[in-house]
Amino acid sequence: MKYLGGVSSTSSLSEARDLSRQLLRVAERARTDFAGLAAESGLTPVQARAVLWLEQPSTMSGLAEHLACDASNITGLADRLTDAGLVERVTGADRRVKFLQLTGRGTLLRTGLASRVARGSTVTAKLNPTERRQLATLLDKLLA
Amino acid sequence: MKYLGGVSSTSSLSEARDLSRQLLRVAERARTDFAGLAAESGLTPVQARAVLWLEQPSTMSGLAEHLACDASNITGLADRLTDAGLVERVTGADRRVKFLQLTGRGTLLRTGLASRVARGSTVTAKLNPTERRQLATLLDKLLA
DNA sequence: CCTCGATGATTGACGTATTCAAGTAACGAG
DNA sequence: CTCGTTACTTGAATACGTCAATCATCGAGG
Repeated sequence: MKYLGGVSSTSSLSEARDLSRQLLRVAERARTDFAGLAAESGLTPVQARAVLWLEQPSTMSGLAEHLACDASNITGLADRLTDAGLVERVTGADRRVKFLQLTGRGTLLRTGLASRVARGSTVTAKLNPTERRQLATLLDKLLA
Repeated sequence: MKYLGGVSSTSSLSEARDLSRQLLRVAERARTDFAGLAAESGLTPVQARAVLWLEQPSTMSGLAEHLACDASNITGLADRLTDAGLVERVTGADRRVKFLQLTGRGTLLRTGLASRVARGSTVTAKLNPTERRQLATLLDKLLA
């Protein structure tokens, strides 16, 4: 027995480091899984995020904010989604703003994608209900 | 009182969906935080991951595997890191393989970056030790 | 009205990441 | 020594990402 209490106390720093790494690994895993799901729909991850976000029509700047990127990105992104027949630009009352709106195909694709994301690939499978609740609570605190 | 038991049972599906979303949000947050830390060192996220990985010298294909990308990426990545004076290519006994090795500057930069990552930006701050242990356990299961 | 600043989207220049296919160099077994 | 394999490089194509500049429109103050 070698000072177990001491060990647990001095290891708090490395525990913190490990936790960060773990979280980054999980994030990387989530990213990869998501990219895979997106690819099944023929989308890049960013395109998939855009489509998921467009449950309700959104202005281009609104989408830019959601994606946390420069507004000038959205032009090209919207172009590509439009070319793919998934969204269309709809001019609003203020003729400066353009709403992006899913087409019929876009809506179908979004539904399928959303349900596959909900199924959660890796995640939900590996935890039992109690653990899932615990995780939800902890993630909530992280996002607070 | 309207069948509370029923509610909790039927909500398991939407709970799963919410958990997936939450995890994606946390992943997104982790990604953003990491990108910020990388940028403080003048690196892109991928470059930062590479530098962190190079605590020990690694072959280019080894790095490709770690980054889960095509080997042809690494050439350009290594070029840019070399231009930045952070790594150098070292030819091994087998003259086909090239090891990437941090320079002095690279090592310094890696140390700083690693400690900032360890500090965990958002993460560690918001949880108490008990919660951190819980989270570590759950993340372990996710990664299993 | 009418001008003028602010706002929303677009464009163009540029850099990074990514993949795939093709090429080059070196190794090693037969 | 030859030939298949391995490790890296190259080149073409696409997506993202930023920033700066442009264009059209709106709305408010003369």
